[in-house]
Amino acid sequence: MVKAEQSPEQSMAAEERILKAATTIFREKGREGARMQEIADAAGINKALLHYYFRSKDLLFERVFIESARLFFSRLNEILQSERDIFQKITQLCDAYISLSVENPFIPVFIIGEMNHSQDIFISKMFTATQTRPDFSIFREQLQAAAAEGMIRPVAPHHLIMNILGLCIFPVIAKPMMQFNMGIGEKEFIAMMEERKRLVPELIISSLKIEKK
Amino acid sequence: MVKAEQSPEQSMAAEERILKAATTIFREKGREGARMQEIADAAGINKALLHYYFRSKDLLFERVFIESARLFFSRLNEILQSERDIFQKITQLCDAYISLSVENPFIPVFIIGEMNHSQDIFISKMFTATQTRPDFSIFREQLQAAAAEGMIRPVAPHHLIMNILGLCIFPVIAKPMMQFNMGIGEKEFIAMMEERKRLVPELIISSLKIEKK
DNA sequence: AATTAGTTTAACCAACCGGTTAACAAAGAT
DNA sequence: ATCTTTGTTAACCGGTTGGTTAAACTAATT
Repeated sequence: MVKAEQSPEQSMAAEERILKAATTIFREKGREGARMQEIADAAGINKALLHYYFRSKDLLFERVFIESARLFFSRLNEILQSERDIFQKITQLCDAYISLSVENPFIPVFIIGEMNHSQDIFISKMFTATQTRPDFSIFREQLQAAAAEGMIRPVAPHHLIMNILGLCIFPVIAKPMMQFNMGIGEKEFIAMMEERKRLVPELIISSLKIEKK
Repeated sequence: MVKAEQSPEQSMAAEERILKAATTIFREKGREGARMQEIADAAGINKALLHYYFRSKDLLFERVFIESARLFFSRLNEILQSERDIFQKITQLCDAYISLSVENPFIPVFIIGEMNHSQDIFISKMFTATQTRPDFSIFREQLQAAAAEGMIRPVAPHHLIMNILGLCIFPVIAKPMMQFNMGIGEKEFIAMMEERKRLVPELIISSLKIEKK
């Protein structure tokens, strides 16, 4: 029987080292760019051990991708389904996704890049595997309720979500381009993203408020 | 002498067929994912001919990348440096980038993906080669002037540019994700992007206007 | 001490991939 | 007509890559 989960500490350490190395390298270089030998070297073990623990490159990649996707989407659902009102949720979403993207800049690039290179079947398989399919139902109801009460102007929820994600995540994705043609370094970029934690919710929320002329 | 540009029609056709095939495949699968044999097959020629016209995979890729980047950024400068006022420019930018991204959805993914997998040196080399480095100077002055006149509230130009690009381009980049978890097909997606041609400029411009309480 | 099951490695392999070679066809140039 | 240049191909090459194998090494179990 091959039950890696119940094995002694050392082997757990090996498996974890592999997974950690694979995560780093896959995120950096993508599925095609990553080499199994490179992962093995980074984990400090023999290449054959990769296949002992994770049968193939595809399976190892799948594992890494699923965990990345889970990390990235779990916060989304947590916030969307909390008890807060829409304005608080918007602020939290922006804060969470800017922090997440700045701290792990490779993740959004990785997820988006691989999704665009994969077949749709793979994508749906991924989402069901992660069990982190975003659920907007509560948020959507909140928006409709607020609009009905006249608190905000009516908006299409998917546009709102896309606006938030685009404003928070795009700068990180386009970072190399932005850094180059704005001529800014790492510190200035982080400072700018910190500013956006305030600017983006402000922009979104002000667009929801009913204009008083 | 090897001057492919001045060769007869048939060879031009071959060279163009290669370039067209390479463009399609590189954009779809990325630099690492693309295979020279696949490009040759798609162009309907022998693999050796690829190396005859474009010495190596790297050079072929560079060519494709530069032309993609040029296509993508040339519109940006055209609009930024025109004679229009800032509001017209913002509307034009949104319209242009949504159209461009919807018509060629692979291009933004391609450019951003490859930029994130490349070294900074490569990126600056690319930008100088394309001769399409975005120039915000005029736009920046216009913004300052408008703010000084009290027409708009003062804003940081780079935040504004990032907002516009993020709102227009992100949905296309995240399309497979969005399509899946919103459960929409191709036609609905295009319709949604068409809506955004109106929504995004509205959002941006309203955020610039000085609030009247 | 022998057995057993899990872990780790060196060596190996077939397929693949980017690139080369040499021969050949086509078309001007002389 | 033949010689040179350019376009095109089949076959090949060396290195790399994902993956395998069989044996060695551990560490509990008996």
